[in-house]
Amino acid sequence: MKSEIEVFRKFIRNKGLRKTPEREQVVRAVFAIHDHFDVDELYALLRRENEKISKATIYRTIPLLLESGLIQEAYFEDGHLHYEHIYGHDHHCHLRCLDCGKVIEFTEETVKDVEGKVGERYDFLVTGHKLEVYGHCGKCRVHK
Amino acid sequence: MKSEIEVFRKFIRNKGLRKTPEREQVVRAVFAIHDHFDVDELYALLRRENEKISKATIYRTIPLLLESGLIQEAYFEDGHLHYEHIYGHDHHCHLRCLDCGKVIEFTEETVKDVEGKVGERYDFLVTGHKLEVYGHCGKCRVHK
DNA sequence: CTACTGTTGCGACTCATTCTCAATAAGGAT
DNA sequence: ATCCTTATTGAGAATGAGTCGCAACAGTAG
Repeated sequence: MKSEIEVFRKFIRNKGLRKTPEREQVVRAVFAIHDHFDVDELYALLRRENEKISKATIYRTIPLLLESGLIQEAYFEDGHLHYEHIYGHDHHCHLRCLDCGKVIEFTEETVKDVEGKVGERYDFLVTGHKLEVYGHCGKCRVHK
Repeated sequence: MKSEIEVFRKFIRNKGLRKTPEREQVVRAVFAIHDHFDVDELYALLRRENEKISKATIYRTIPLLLESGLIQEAYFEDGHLHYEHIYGHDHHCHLRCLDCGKVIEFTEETVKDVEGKVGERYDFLVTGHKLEVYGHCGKCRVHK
């Protein structure tokens, strides 16, 4: 399997865009975070490493990462979007506690079937889905 | 079944909040729109009816509607959240075209089963879910 | 190496949402 | 019905995420 940076380079080339160190640093940072992330976290990580990449460039790189299939939007919280890398990972869904905000990842095959059924029913070429299940975790139920 | 305004009044009373005409106008407006909506649309609708309710009040009412279970977040698009009323409606999921942005609602029972399974597996009291399936609709595939 | 043009960084800008605060008005107590 | 306390409202200022314009810079094709 190709590394994420190879996938990215191929994507960039196919789109006729330019390979730049800034973009590649962003890709590296994204895959260095093994969790959900937002733009500020990427920026902080890069600054910690003394990479001087502007936030604008990060914002400009995000759509490329989305389009190349390396990352996807995970959820909207605290007034901004959070992402996660998906390349090289099994697809997973999120289980969120409405009280403490904890997010658990889980995998569930049956959702794949839904994709197929729905795509056929409405003549869609389905490329993915996002399932978020929410409720109250055990800990938070006890504290009431 | 209780009307949405009754549900809202009960919620307000239980929370020790005050029943105000502004809040009730917002509830009315929300249920007058039979589709997804955002804050601007609510505001425009109320203005058209010559209700002079400030946007701040609408923003302050949204969390109450969410907490009372009358509405839920539907999706994030164009830089802001969109909502939909859910009280009195069967639960449904969204199928979105990544090209033209069209959103189709569909119902799918099997997702309910996922809720149960996952809730048990992680000791969650599951209260709901949000499933968005995306891809490319027939029309947009032709136009390429 | 050169020329062309895409990309970057910076700061200014936009726009959604929240906050501040004075004026208003629920709602319980009298 | 009136008073009093305090939640709520409206208006505009403030915040903060994300975008844009532009001049300097740097890939890449030839």
